[in-house]
Amino acid sequence: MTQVPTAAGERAPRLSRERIVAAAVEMLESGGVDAVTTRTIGEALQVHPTALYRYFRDMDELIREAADHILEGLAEETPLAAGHDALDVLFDLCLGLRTALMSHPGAAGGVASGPSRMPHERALTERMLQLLTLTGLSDDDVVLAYHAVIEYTVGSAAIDAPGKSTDPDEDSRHRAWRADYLTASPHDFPVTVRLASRLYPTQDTQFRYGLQVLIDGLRNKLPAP
Amino acid sequence: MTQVPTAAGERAPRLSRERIVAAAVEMLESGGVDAVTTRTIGEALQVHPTALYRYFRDMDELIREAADHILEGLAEETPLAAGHDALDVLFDLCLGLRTALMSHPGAAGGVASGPSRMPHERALTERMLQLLTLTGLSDDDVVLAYHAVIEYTVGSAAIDAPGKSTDPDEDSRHRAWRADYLTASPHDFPVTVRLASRLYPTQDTQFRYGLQVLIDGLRNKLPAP
DNA sequence: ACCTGAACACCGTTCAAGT
DNA sequence: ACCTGAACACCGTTCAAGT
Repeated sequence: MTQVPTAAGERAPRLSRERIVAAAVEMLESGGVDAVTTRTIGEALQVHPTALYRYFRDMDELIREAADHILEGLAEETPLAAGHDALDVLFDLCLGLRTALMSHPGAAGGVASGPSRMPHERALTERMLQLLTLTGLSDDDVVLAYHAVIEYTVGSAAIDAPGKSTDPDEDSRHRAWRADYLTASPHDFPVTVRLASRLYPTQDTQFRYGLQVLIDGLRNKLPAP
Repeated sequence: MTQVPTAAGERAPRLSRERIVAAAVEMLESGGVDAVTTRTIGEALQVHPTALYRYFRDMDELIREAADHILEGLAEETPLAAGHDALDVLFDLCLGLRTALMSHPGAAGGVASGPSRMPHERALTERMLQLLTLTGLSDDDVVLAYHAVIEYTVGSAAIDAPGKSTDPDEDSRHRAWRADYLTASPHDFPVTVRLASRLYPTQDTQFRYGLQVLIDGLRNKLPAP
Protein backbone atom coordinates (compact mmCIF):
# COMPACT_ATOMS: atom_id res chain seq x y z
CA MET A 1 0.00 0.00 0.00
CA THR A 2 2.65 2.52 1.05
CA GLN A 3 5.26 3.56 -1.48
CA VAL A 4 8.68 2.06 -0.91
CA PRO A 5 11.51 4.40 -1.93
CA THR A 6 13.69 2.61 -4.44
CA ALA A 7 16.40 5.24 -4.63
CA ALA A 8 17.90 7.89 -2.42
CA GLY A 9 16.39 11.07 -3.86
CA GLU A 10 12.78 9.88 -4.11
CA ARG A 11 10.20 11.58 -1.93
CA ALA A 12 6.96 9.78 -1.23
CA PRO A 13 4.16 11.69 -2.92
CA ARG A 14 1.84 13.50 -0.54
CA LEU A 15 -1.06 12.93 -2.86
CA SER A 16 -2.65 9.96 -4.59
CA ARG A 17 -5.80 9.24 -6.55
CA GLU A 18 -7.14 7.43 -3.51
CA ARG A 19 -6.62 10.34 -1.12
CA ILE A 20 -8.18 12.81 -3.53
CA VAL A 21 -11.16 10.56 -4.21
CA ALA A 22 -11.66 10.00 -0.48
CA ALA A 23 -11.73 13.75 0.10
CA ALA A 24 -14.15 14.24 -2.79
CA VAL A 25 -16.50 11.54 -1.50
CA GLU A 26 -16.51 13.14 1.93
CA MET A 27 -17.41 16.53 0.50
CA LEU A 28 -20.00 14.94 -1.76
CA GLU A 29 -21.66 13.58 1.34
CA SER A 30 -21.56 16.76 3.39
CA GLY A 31 -22.19 19.48 0.84
CA GLY A 32 -23.09 17.85 -2.44
CA VAL A 33 -21.31 18.06 -5.76
CA ASP A 34 -21.21 21.87 -5.73
CA ALA A 35 -19.05 21.74 -2.62
CA VAL A 36 -16.27 19.77 -4.26
CA THR A 37 -14.05 22.21 -6.13
CA THR A 38 -10.35 22.38 -6.84
CA ARG A 39 -10.00 24.95 -4.05
CA THR A 40 -11.91 23.04 -1.36
CA ILE A 41 -10.03 19.86 -2.16
CA GLY A 42 -6.73 21.69 -1.99
CA GLU A 43 -7.65 23.06 1.42
CA ALA A 44 -8.83 19.68 2.74
CA LEU A 45 -5.61 17.97 1.68
CA GLN A 46 -3.34 20.94 2.43
CA VAL A 47 -2.08 21.23 -1.12
CA HIS A 48 -2.28 23.74 -3.91
CA PRO A 49 -5.68 23.80 -5.69
CA THR A 50 -4.08 22.72 -8.95
CA ALA A 51 -2.17 19.79 -7.47
CA LEU A 52 -4.89 17.31 -8.34
CA TYR A 53 -4.24 17.78 -12.05
CA ARG A 54 -1.22 15.51 -11.70
CA TYR A 55 -3.65 12.67 -10.90
CA PHE A 56 -6.83 13.53 -12.83
CA ARG A 57 -7.33 14.84 -16.33
CA ASP A 58 -10.03 17.20 -15.13
CA MET A 59 -12.73 17.74 -12.51
CA ASP A 60 -15.15 15.54 -14.42
CA GLU A 61 -12.91 12.52 -14.14
CA LEU A 62 -12.57 13.03 -10.40
CA ILE A 63 -16.33 13.37 -9.90
CA ARG A 64 -17.00 10.22 -11.90
CA GLU A 65 -14.43 8.32 -9.87
CA ALA A 66 -15.89 9.60 -6.62
CA ALA A 67 -19.41 8.72 -7.77
CA ASP A 68 -18.29 5.22 -8.63
CA HIS A 69 -16.62 4.82 -5.26
CA ILE A 70 -20.01 5.38 -3.68
CA LEU A 71 -21.35 2.28 -5.42
CA GLU A 72 -18.75 0.05 -3.83
CA GLY A 73 -20.13 -3.26 -2.63
CA LEU A 74 -23.66 -2.47 -3.73
CA ALA A 75 -23.91 -5.29 -6.27
CA GLU A 76 -22.72 -7.87 -3.76
CA GLU A 77 -24.79 -6.84 -0.75
CA THR A 78 -28.03 -8.19 -2.12
CA PRO A 79 -27.90 -11.99 -2.38
CA LEU A 80 -30.75 -14.15 -3.62
CA ALA A 81 -32.60 -15.05 -0.43
CA ALA A 82 -35.19 -17.77 -0.06
CA GLY A 83 -38.73 -16.58 -0.78
CA HIS A 84 -37.36 -13.60 -2.70
CA ASP A 85 -37.37 -13.96 -6.45
CA ALA A 86 -34.94 -12.17 -8.76
CA LEU A 87 -37.23 -9.15 -9.19
CA ASP A 88 -37.47 -8.71 -5.42
CA VAL A 89 -33.70 -8.69 -5.23
CA LEU A 90 -33.62 -6.14 -8.06
CA PHE A 91 -36.03 -4.02 -6.05
CA ASP A 92 -33.73 -4.06 -3.03
CA LEU A 93 -30.72 -3.37 -5.18
CA CYS A 94 -32.39 -0.25 -6.55
CA LEU A 95 -33.28 0.87 -3.03
CA GLY A 96 -29.63 0.53 -2.08
CA LEU A 97 -28.53 2.44 -5.14
CA ARG A 98 -30.96 5.24 -4.36
CA THR A 99 -29.78 5.44 -0.75
CA ALA A 100 -26.18 5.76 -1.90
CA LEU A 101 -27.03 8.45 -4.43
CA MET A 102 -29.32 10.39 -2.11
CA SER A 103 -26.70 10.62 0.61
CA HIS A 104 -24.28 12.19 -1.87
CA PRO A 105 -26.25 14.97 -3.59
CA GLY A 106 -25.19 15.40 -7.19
CA ALA A 107 -23.47 12.03 -7.38
CA ALA A 108 -26.27 10.85 -9.69
CA GLY A 109 -24.89 13.24 -12.29
CA GLY A 110 -21.58 11.40 -12.19
CA VAL A 111 -23.22 8.02 -12.74
CA ALA A 112 -25.82 9.29 -15.09
CA SER A 113 -24.82 9.28 -18.71
CA GLY A 114 -22.89 6.96 -20.94
CA PRO A 115 -21.99 3.33 -20.44
CA SER A 116 -20.63 1.86 -17.23
CA ARG A 117 -16.92 2.39 -17.62
CA MET A 118 -16.21 2.45 -13.91
CA PRO A 119 -15.58 -0.78 -12.02
CA HIS A 120 -18.38 -0.63 -9.43
CA GLU A 121 -20.81 0.70 -11.97
CA ARG A 122 -19.92 -2.20 -14.23
CA ALA A 123 -20.47 -4.68 -11.41
CA LEU A 124 -23.87 -3.13 -10.76
CA THR A 125 -24.83 -3.38 -14.43
CA GLU A 126 -23.70 -7.01 -14.54
CA ARG A 127 -25.68 -7.87 -11.43
CA MET A 128 -28.85 -6.21 -12.71
CA LEU A 129 -28.63 -7.87 -16.11
CA GLN A 130 -28.01 -11.18 -14.37
CA LEU A 131 -31.03 -10.80 -12.11
CA LEU A 132 -33.24 -9.82 -15.01
CA THR A 133 -32.03 -12.79 -17.03
CA LEU A 134 -32.92 -15.08 -14.13
CA THR A 135 -36.53 -13.96 -14.35
CA GLY A 136 -36.89 -15.61 -17.74
CA LEU A 137 -37.39 -12.41 -19.68
CA SER A 138 -36.18 -12.41 -23.29
CA ASP A 139 -32.79 -10.86 -23.97
CA ASP A 140 -34.36 -7.81 -25.57
CA ASP A 141 -36.63 -7.32 -22.61
CA VAL A 142 -33.75 -7.79 -20.18
CA VAL A 143 -31.81 -4.97 -21.77
CA LEU A 144 -34.74 -2.58 -22.01
CA ALA A 145 -35.90 -3.42 -18.51
CA TYR A 146 -32.41 -2.70 -17.23
CA HIS A 147 -32.46 0.72 -18.80
CA ALA A 148 -35.94 1.48 -17.50
CA VAL A 149 -35.07 0.55 -13.94
CA ILE A 150 -31.71 2.32 -13.88
CA GLU A 151 -33.09 5.49 -15.46
CA TYR A 152 -35.93 5.63 -12.97
CA THR A 153 -33.63 5.05 -10.00
CA VAL A 154 -30.78 7.33 -11.03
CA GLY A 155 -33.06 9.91 -12.65
CA SER A 156 -35.30 10.30 -9.63
CA ALA A 157 -32.24 10.53 -7.40
CA ALA A 158 -30.87 13.28 -9.64
CA ILE A 159 -34.14 15.16 -9.12
CA ASP A 160 -34.71 14.45 -5.45
CA ALA A 161 -31.21 14.73 -4.03
CA PRO A 162 -30.40 18.43 -4.59
CA GLY A 163 -33.14 19.60 -2.23
CA LYS A 164 -31.70 17.60 0.63
CA SER A 165 -28.55 19.68 1.09
CA THR A 166 -29.87 23.22 1.25
CA ASP A 167 -33.43 22.96 2.55
CA PRO A 168 -34.73 22.20 6.05
CA ASP A 169 -36.23 18.83 6.93
CA GLU A 170 -38.40 17.08 4.39
CA ASP A 171 -41.64 17.11 6.37
CA SER A 172 -41.87 20.85 6.81
CA ARG A 173 -40.91 21.37 3.20
CA HIS A 174 -43.69 19.10 2.02
CA ARG A 175 -46.20 20.73 4.32
CA ALA A 176 -45.33 24.04 2.73
CA TRP A 177 -45.71 22.58 -0.75
CA ARG A 178 -49.12 21.11 0.03
CA ALA A 179 -50.22 24.47 1.44
CA ASP A 180 -49.00 26.03 -1.77
CA TYR A 181 -51.23 23.75 -3.79
CA LEU A 182 -54.23 24.46 -1.61
CA THR A 183 -54.00 28.15 -2.48
CA ALA A 184 -54.31 27.32 -6.18
CA SER A 185 -57.50 28.37 -7.92
CA PRO A 186 -60.15 25.62 -7.43
CA HIS A 187 -61.72 26.67 -10.69
CA ASP A 188 -58.60 26.31 -12.80
CA PHE A 189 -57.12 23.37 -10.89
CA PRO A 190 -60.01 21.41 -9.34
CA VAL A 191 -58.24 18.08 -9.17
CA THR A 192 -55.01 19.54 -7.86
CA VAL A 193 -56.80 21.29 -5.01
CA ARG A 194 -58.88 18.24 -4.15
CA LEU A 195 -55.80 16.05 -3.94
CA ALA A 196 -53.52 18.68 -2.37
CA SER A 197 -53.55 17.10 1.08
CA ARG A 198 -52.37 13.83 -0.40
CA LEU A 199 -49.65 15.34 -2.56
CA TYR A 200 -46.02 14.96 -1.56
CA PRO A 201 -45.81 11.94 0.64
CA THR A 202 -42.20 11.31 1.63
CA GLN A 203 -39.83 11.00 -1.29
CA ASP A 204 -38.97 7.51 -0.16
CA THR A 205 -42.61 6.42 -0.30
CA GLN A 206 -42.95 7.92 -3.76
CA PHE A 207 -39.87 6.21 -5.06
CA ARG A 208 -40.81 2.78 -3.70
CA TYR A 209 -44.28 3.01 -5.18
CA GLY A 210 -42.97 3.86 -8.65
CA LEU A 211 -40.32 1.17 -8.50
CA GLN A 212 -42.90 -1.39 -7.39
CA VAL A 213 -45.23 -0.42 -10.24
CA LEU A 214 -42.37 -0.61 -12.70
CA ILE A 215 -41.36 -4.06 -11.52
CA ASP A 216 -44.99 -5.21 -11.44
CA GLY A 217 -45.18 -4.08 -15.05
CA LEU A 218 -42.20 -6.28 -15.82
CA ARG A 219 -43.95 -9.26 -14.24
CA ASN A 220 -46.61 -8.90 -16.92
CA LYS A 221 -43.96 -9.71 -19.50
CA LEU A 222 -42.76 -12.85 -17.73
CA PRO A 223 -43.40 -16.22 -19.41
CA ALA A 224 -45.91 -18.43 -17.57
CA PRO A 225 -44.21 -20.36 -14.71
CA MET B 1 -48.94 44.73 -24.65
CA THR B 2 -46.74 47.72 -25.52
CA GLN B 3 -46.06 50.24 -22.80
CA VAL B 4 -47.90 53.57 -23.26
CA PRO B 5 -45.92 56.54 -21.92
CA THR B 6 -48.03 58.31 -19.34
CA ALA B 7 -45.75 61.27 -18.84
CA ALA B 8 -43.20 63.22 -20.85
CA GLY B 9 -39.91 61.96 -19.47
CA GLU B 10 -40.68 58.22 -19.54
CA ARG B 11 -38.58 56.06 -21.80
CA ALA B 12 -39.95 52.71 -22.87
CA PRO B 13 -37.79 50.03 -21.23
CA ARG B 14 -35.59 48.16 -23.67
CA LEU B 15 -35.91 45.02 -21.59
CA SER B 16 -38.77 42.96 -20.20
CA ARG B 17 -39.22 39.61 -18.51
CA GLU B 18 -40.65 38.30 -21.77
CA ARG B 19 -37.67 39.36 -23.90
CA ILE B 20 -35.20 37.93 -21.41
CA VAL B 21 -37.08 34.65 -21.11
CA ALA B 22 -37.32 34.37 -24.90
CA ALA B 23 -33.56 34.82 -25.20
CA ALA B 24 -32.97 32.26 -22.45
CA VAL B 25 -35.24 29.70 -24.12
CA GLU B 26 -33.44 30.16 -27.41
CA MET B 27 -30.06 29.58 -25.79
CA LEU B 28 -31.48 26.64 -23.83
CA GLU B 29 -32.38 25.07 -27.16
CA SER B 30 -29.11 25.73 -28.94
CA GLY B 31 -26.52 25.22 -26.23
CA GLY B 32 -28.27 23.86 -23.16
CA VAL B 33 -28.49 25.37 -19.72
CA ASP B 34 -24.74 25.92 -19.44
CA ALA B 35 -24.92 28.30 -22.40
CA VAL B 36 -27.32 30.68 -20.71
CA THR B 37 -25.30 33.02 -18.51
CA THR B 38 -25.66 36.65 -17.54
CA ARG B 39 -22.97 37.52 -20.10
CA THR B 40 -24.45 35.61 -23.06
CA ILE B 41 -27.91 37.03 -22.38
CA GLY B 42 -26.47 40.52 -22.19
CA GLU B 43 -24.78 40.04 -25.51
CA ALA B 44 -27.88 38.58 -27.18
CA LEU B 45 -30.05 41.47 -26.04
CA GLN B 46 -27.35 44.13 -26.39
CA VAL B 47 -27.46 45.14 -22.76
CA HIS B 48 -25.11 45.01 -19.79
CA PRO B 49 -24.77 41.51 -18.26
CA THR B 50 -26.26 42.73 -15.00
CA ALA B 51 -29.31 44.38 -16.56
CA LEU B 52 -31.49 41.33 -16.06
CA TYR B 53 -31.32 41.73 -12.31
CA ARG B 54 -33.96 44.47 -12.61
CA TYR B 55 -36.39 41.79 -13.78
CA PHE B 56 -35.28 38.62 -12.03
CA ARG B 57 -34.17 37.98 -8.48
CA ASP B 58 -31.40 35.70 -9.69
CA MET B 59 -30.35 33.30 -12.43
CA ASP B 60 -32.36 30.48 -10.86
CA GLU B 61 -35.61 32.37 -11.22
CA LEU B 62 -34.89 33.05 -14.87
CA ILE B 63 -34.04 29.41 -15.61
CA ARG B 64 -37.21 28.22 -13.91
CA GLU B 65 -39.29 30.68 -15.89
CA ALA B 66 -37.62 29.66 -19.14
CA ALA B 67 -38.11 25.98 -18.32
CA ASP B 68 -41.79 26.58 -17.66
CA HIS B 69 -42.14 28.47 -20.92
CA ILE B 70 -41.05 25.30 -22.70
CA LEU B 71 -44.08 23.46 -21.31
CA GLU B 72 -46.51 25.90 -22.88
CA GLY B 73 -49.52 24.24 -24.46
CA LEU B 74 -48.35 20.74 -23.56
CA ALA B 75 -51.30 19.94 -21.29
CA GLU B 76 -53.84 21.02 -23.89
CA GLU B 77 -52.34 19.34 -26.94
CA THR B 78 -53.37 15.84 -25.94
CA PRO B 79 -57.17 15.48 -26.00
CA LEU B 80 -59.01 12.29 -25.14
CA ALA B 81 -59.43 10.60 -28.53
CA ALA B 82 -61.78 7.73 -29.31
CA GLY B 83 -60.17 4.35 -28.78
CA HIS B 84 -57.55 5.91 -26.48
CA ASP B 85 -58.15 5.54 -22.79
CA ALA B 86 -56.86 7.97 -20.17
CA LEU B 87 -53.61 6.05 -19.67
CA ASP B 88 -52.88 6.17 -23.39
CA VAL B 89 -53.31 9.91 -23.30
CA LEU B 90 -51.03 10.09 -20.30
CA PHE B 91 -48.47 8.11 -22.28
CA ASP B 92 -48.59 10.64 -25.13
CA LEU B 93 -48.44 13.53 -22.70
CA CYS B 94 -45.24 12.13 -21.21
CA LEU B 95 -43.76 11.69 -24.67
CA GLY B 96 -44.52 15.33 -25.40
CA LEU B 97 -42.97 16.40 -22.11
CA ARG B 98 -39.85 14.39 -22.84
CA THR B 99 -39.53 15.89 -26.33
CA ALA B 100 -39.77 19.39 -24.89
CA LEU B 101 -37.18 18.66 -22.21
CA MET B 102 -34.79 16.83 -24.53
CA SER B 103 -34.71 19.69 -27.03
CA HIS B 104 -33.64 22.06 -24.26
CA PRO B 105 -30.78 20.30 -22.46
CA GLY B 106 -30.74 21.10 -18.79
CA ALA B 107 -34.30 22.38 -18.73
CA ALA B 108 -35.27 19.30 -16.73
CA GLY B 109 -33.29 20.73 -13.84
CA GLY B 110 -35.53 23.79 -13.86
CA VAL B 111 -38.68 21.71 -13.74
CA ALA B 112 -37.27 19.09 -11.47
CA SER B 113 -37.68 19.80 -7.79
CA GLY B 114 -40.39 21.24 -5.64
CA PRO B 115 -44.07 21.73 -6.33
CA SER B 116 -45.46 23.14 -9.56
CA ARG B 117 -45.43 26.86 -8.87
CA MET B 118 -45.16 27.87 -12.49
CA PRO B 119 -48.32 28.25 -14.60
CA HIS B 120 -47.61 25.72 -17.35
CA GLU B 121 -46.16 23.26 -14.90
CA ARG B 122 -49.32 23.61 -12.84
CA ALA B 123 -51.51 22.98 -15.88
CA LEU B 124 -49.50 19.87 -16.64
CA THR B 125 -49.88 18.58 -13.09
CA GLU B 126 -53.61 19.23 -13.19
CA ARG B 127 -53.98 17.44 -16.50
CA MET B 128 -52.03 14.41 -15.32
CA LEU B 129 -53.95 14.13 -12.06
CA GLN B 130 -57.17 14.49 -14.02
CA LEU B 131 -56.25 11.73 -16.46
CA LEU B 132 -55.21 9.42 -13.65
CA THR B 133 -58.46 10.10 -11.80
CA LEU B 134 -60.40 9.17 -14.94
CA THR B 135 -58.84 5.72 -14.89
CA GLY B 136 -60.69 4.87 -11.69
CA LEU B 137 -57.59 4.63 -9.52
CA SER B 138 -57.99 5.52 -5.85
CA ASP B 139 -56.93 9.01 -4.81
CA ASP B 140 -53.85 7.70 -3.05
CA ASP B 141 -52.85 5.75 -6.15
CA VAL B 142 -53.51 8.75 -8.38
CA VAL B 143 -51.09 10.89 -6.44
CA LEU B 144 -48.36 8.26 -6.20
CA ALA B 145 -48.78 7.29 -9.84
CA TYR B 146 -48.44 10.94 -10.80
CA HIS B 147 -45.15 11.17 -8.95
CA ALA B 148 -43.85 7.95 -10.44
CA VAL B 149 -44.64 8.98 -14.00
CA ILE B 150 -43.32 12.53 -13.66
CA GLU B 151 -40.12 11.42 -11.94
CA TYR B 152 -39.43 8.83 -14.61
CA THR B 153 -40.08 11.27 -17.43
CA VAL B 154 -38.26 14.28 -16.02
CA GLY B 155 -35.56 12.20 -14.37
CA SER B 156 -34.65 10.29 -17.50
CA ALA B 157 -34.65 13.54 -19.48
CA ALA B 158 -32.27 15.03 -16.92
CA ILE B 159 -29.95 12.08 -17.53
CA ASP B 160 -30.33 11.73 -21.28
CA ALA B 161 -30.41 15.36 -22.39
CA PRO B 162 -26.88 16.57 -21.47
CA GLY B 163 -25.20 14.21 -23.94
CA LYS B 164 -27.17 15.61 -26.84
CA SER B 165 -25.50 19.03 -26.86
CA THR B 166 -21.81 18.17 -26.85
CA ASP B 167 -21.53 14.74 -28.41
CA PRO B 168 -21.87 13.64 -32.05
CA ASP B 169 -24.96 11.83 -33.28
CA GLU B 170 -26.56 9.26 -31.06
CA ASP B 171 -25.99 6.21 -33.28
CA SER B 172 -22.23 6.49 -33.45
CA ARG B 173 -22.08 7.19 -29.74
CA HIS B 174 -24.04 4.07 -28.95
CA ARG B 175 -21.95 1.98 -31.30
CA ALA B 176 -18.90 3.11 -29.38
CA TRP B 177 -20.53 2.25 -26.08
CA ARG B 178 -21.48 -1.22 -27.22
CA ALA B 179 -17.93 -1.76 -28.45
CA ASP B 180 -16.75 -0.65 -25.04
CA TYR B 181 -18.88 -3.30 -23.37
CA LEU B 182 -17.64 -5.99 -25.72
CA THR B 183 -14.09 -5.39 -24.54
CA ALA B 184 -15.13 -6.11 -20.95
CA SER B 185 -13.80 -9.27 -19.36
CA PRO B 186 -16.12 -12.18 -20.28
CA HIS B 187 -15.12 -13.89 -17.07
CA ASP B 188 -16.04 -11.03 -14.76
CA PHE B 189 -19.01 -9.77 -16.78
CA PRO B 190 -20.45 -12.74 -18.69
CA VAL B 191 -23.98 -11.38 -19.01
CA THR B 192 -22.85 -7.90 -19.96
CA VAL B 193 -20.68 -9.22 -22.77
CA ARG B 194 -23.36 -11.59 -24.03
CA LEU B 195 -25.92 -8.78 -24.20
CA ALA B 196 -23.50 -6.09 -25.36
CA SER B 197 -24.80 -6.02 -28.92
CA ARG B 198 -28.32 -5.38 -27.64
CA LEU B 199 -27.31 -2.69 -25.16
CA TYR B 200 -28.10 0.94 -25.91
CA PRO B 201 -30.94 0.95 -28.35
CA THR B 202 -31.98 4.52 -29.11
CA GLN B 203 -32.79 6.58 -26.06
CA ASP B 204 -36.27 7.11 -27.39
CA THR B 205 -36.89 3.37 -27.61
CA GLN B 206 -35.60 2.94 -24.09
CA PHE B 207 -37.79 5.66 -22.71
CA ARG B 208 -40.95 4.42 -24.41
CA TYR B 209 -40.38 0.89 -23.16
CA GLY B 210 -39.97 2.00 -19.57
CA LEU B 211 -42.96 4.30 -19.73
CA GLN B 212 -45.06 1.53 -21.22
CA VAL B 213 -44.02 -0.88 -18.49
CA LEU B 214 -44.75 1.72 -15.84
CA ILE B 215 -48.21 2.39 -17.23
CA ASP B 216 -48.87 -1.32 -17.66
CA GLY B 217 -48.01 -1.68 -14.01
CA LEU B 218 -50.61 0.95 -13.20
CA ARG B 219 -53.21 -1.04 -15.15
CA ASN B 220 -52.71 -3.84 -12.65
CA LYS B 221 -54.05 -1.53 -9.96
CA LEU B 222 -57.19 -0.58 -11.88
CA PRO B 223 -60.56 -1.79 -10.54
CA ALA B 224 -62.27 -4.37 -12.76
CA PRO B 225 -64.19 -2.71 -15.61
C1' DA C 1 8.60 13.37 -10.06
C1' DC C 2 5.76 16.19 -7.47
C1' DC C 3 3.94 20.34 -6.18
C1' DT C 4 3.62 25.61 -6.27
C1' DG C 5 2.71 30.40 -8.23
C1' DA C 6 1.01 33.21 -11.30
C1' DA C 7 -2.06 33.94 -14.80
C1' DC C 8 -6.21 33.46 -17.78
C1' DA C 9 -10.89 33.11 -19.04
C1' DC C 10 -14.77 32.37 -17.19
C1' DC C 11 -18.95 32.47 -13.60
C1' DG C 12 -23.04 35.11 -10.45
C1' DT C 13 -24.05 39.08 -7.86
C1' DT C 14 -23.98 43.80 -5.50
C1' DC C 15 -24.14 48.54 -5.54
C1' DA C 16 -23.06 53.16 -6.55
C1' DA C 17 -23.24 56.02 -10.45
C1' DG C 18 -25.06 57.85 -14.74
C1' DT C 19 -29.16 59.32 -17.78
C1' DA D 1 -37.18 54.08 -13.75
C1' DC D 2 -33.86 51.82 -16.27
C1' DC D 3 -29.43 50.61 -17.37
C1' DT D 4 -24.16 50.91 -16.94
C1' DG D 5 -19.43 50.42 -14.71
C1' DA D 6 -16.65 48.85 -11.55
C1' DA D 7 -15.78 45.64 -8.20
C1' DC D 8 -15.93 41.25 -5.54
C1' DA D 9 -15.76 36.49 -4.63
C1' DC D 10 -15.92 32.66 -6.78
C1' DC D 11 -15.04 28.85 -10.61
C1' DG D 12 -11.72 25.34 -13.84
C1' DT D 13 -7.50 25.00 -16.20
C1' DT D 14 -2.68 25.79 -18.21
C1' DC D 15 2.04 26.20 -17.80
C1' DA D 16 6.39 27.71 -16.39
C1' DA D 17 9.01 27.60 -12.30
C1' DG D 18 10.77 25.73 -8.01
C1' DT D 19 12.52 21.62 -5.10
